[in-house]
Amino acid sequence: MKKLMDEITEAVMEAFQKQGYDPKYGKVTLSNRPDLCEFQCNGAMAAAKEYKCAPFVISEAVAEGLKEHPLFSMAESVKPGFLNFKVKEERVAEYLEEMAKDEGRFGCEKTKEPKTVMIDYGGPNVAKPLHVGHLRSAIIGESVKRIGSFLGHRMIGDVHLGDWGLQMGLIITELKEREPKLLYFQEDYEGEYPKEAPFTISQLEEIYPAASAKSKEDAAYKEAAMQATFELQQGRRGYQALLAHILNVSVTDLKRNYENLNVSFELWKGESDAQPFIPAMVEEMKEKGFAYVSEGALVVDVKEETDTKEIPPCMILKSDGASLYNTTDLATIVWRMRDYHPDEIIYVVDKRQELYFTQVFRCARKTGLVGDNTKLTFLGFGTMNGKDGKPFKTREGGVMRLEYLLDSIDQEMYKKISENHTVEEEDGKRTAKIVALSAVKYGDLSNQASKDYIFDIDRFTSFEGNTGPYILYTIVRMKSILAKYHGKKQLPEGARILPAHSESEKALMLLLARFNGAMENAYEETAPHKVCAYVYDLANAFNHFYHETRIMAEEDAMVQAGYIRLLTLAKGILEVCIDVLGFSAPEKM
RNA sequence: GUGUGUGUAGCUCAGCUGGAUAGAGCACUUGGCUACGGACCAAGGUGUCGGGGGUUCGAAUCCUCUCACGCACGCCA
Repeated sequence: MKKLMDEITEAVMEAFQKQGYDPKYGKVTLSNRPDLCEFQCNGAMAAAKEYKCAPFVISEAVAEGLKEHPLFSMAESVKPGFLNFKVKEERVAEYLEEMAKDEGRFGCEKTKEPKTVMIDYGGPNVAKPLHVGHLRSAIIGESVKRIGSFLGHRMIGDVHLGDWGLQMGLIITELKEREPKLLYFQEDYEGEYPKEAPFTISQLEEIYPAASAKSKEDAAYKEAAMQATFELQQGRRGYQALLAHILNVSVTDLKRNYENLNVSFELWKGESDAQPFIPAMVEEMKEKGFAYVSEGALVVDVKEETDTKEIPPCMILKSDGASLYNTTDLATIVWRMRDYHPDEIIYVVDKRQELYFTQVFRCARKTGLVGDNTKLTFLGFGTMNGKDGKPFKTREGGVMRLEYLLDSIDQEMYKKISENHTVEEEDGKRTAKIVALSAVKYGDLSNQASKDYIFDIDRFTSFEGNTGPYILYTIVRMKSILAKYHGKKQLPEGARILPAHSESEKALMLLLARFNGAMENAYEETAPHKVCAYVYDLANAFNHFYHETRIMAEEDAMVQAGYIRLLTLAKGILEVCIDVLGFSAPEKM
């Protein structure tokens, strides 16, 4: 469906043209003076320059030309040269009725040019539990992915596991020290290895930090770990089998954790998947003359003339010949291009890695790993801070496990719910989980991704103000009314959304009409927080309308049916929005 | 040092492709419970938009200088 705003803009542009002015001045925006009008156009003031006349002359002429226009109930010219408009109630109602019929999409069309977009988010490490540092990437990435999918793009989420390097050697070494008799360590063994892993996830999570600590104090131990890493990478059978176990156990656990966050990935690829592509890639970079040796390391220059600062070269191999993060990331681009031909790859990463990624992106482009048709996007996010404004830590000062954080919020929410209601424990806990997730996600997404933000449990879990629970509460309330209505009667024949009966209803209707524009805008700017802002406005407008309109007590059956259709539409839109944000509403709360 | 980001109400944040009186929420004060879910709604006050200068009919928004804080700057990821 064409956006209502576009329809209005076109009408105004036409009016400019008819009066002999360039139509480009007819751009209409939302009014910032809702007391005066619903939409405004400031073009007359800009046009005054070009036509060397008073802006008021232009705005008067344009307003005059729109007086009889079927779209507007008001079109007037004010003071220096503002053009103020109100849209006819009938037109808005018609528009909404059309939206309502377009179930599930509500007038937001899928794009005519679907793109393949890979989105790299998550980035958890194998054998290590998720911690709060992983939260933002997961939440933001998931939402960006969902917004894109809703608009019809082919979005492919890749978790990009940290499953390569010394950490694996460390685990193997520690395991060997503890249980040297395991089959995996017998070099001459040629038979099958057991299907069961010789450890559980909790053992794994204990083994890794223990090994890491030892290696820092014990040089021989570290040497052994490096040797194990090397042998693993050379393909030693027993170690490969162990790696498979480590991956398997970890990924199973990670999946469970991400599921709790309502986050899922299309691909569970890791750094190790990129390794096979490294040798040929490096060779080609050398052959084509891009890579050269500097200070012992193999690098590719990525400076550009327009740079205002020094951009260090992108390092491909360390001076000892080993690969590093850059190498892996570049090689990852190789298989992504080969297997998926994405139009864009979005990296949802801590913003502190920005310089690093500009190096990688430039290098990938310069060496021809990606063509001009593929966009590489860095979506950097800020730090999640505690109430003191410093990075979020446990009381002891350590990194908090994500699971513990979420648990504590679930509990907090359960407490609040059971204080307000008498609920069955199981029911209440399930609801608490749903509401708690909305609190965490909305709390995060309602801030601009690139900024640091303060994670304040009390604020996020509040049912008042701009919070997830408030949004859910509004939806649950809608559900409750609809259930009540449909429990008693059916919509009469010919029921449709009627022209607004009140100011608050009109405001709600105009907001609903903005849905397609809000969604497209959020995608274009990769800005989930714009969806949040829209959702919040909508919830407020609804509550306002709800408060002064007796829906169930309405005597005119058609008017009542119109309200019900309006409510159904509002609920539908809110649900789509929160789905795209990555959470959902319960039936009751 | 270079680059970059941030600085808006007591607190947490929008607004930043220039427009009319700078907006929300929390907190605070007051009012509305014979409740379509009051976990709500309504009303009220709060600002040197870090500071100076400039461009413009018009600046929180653009330019410039400056202050404060954060972050990043080849062999970590």
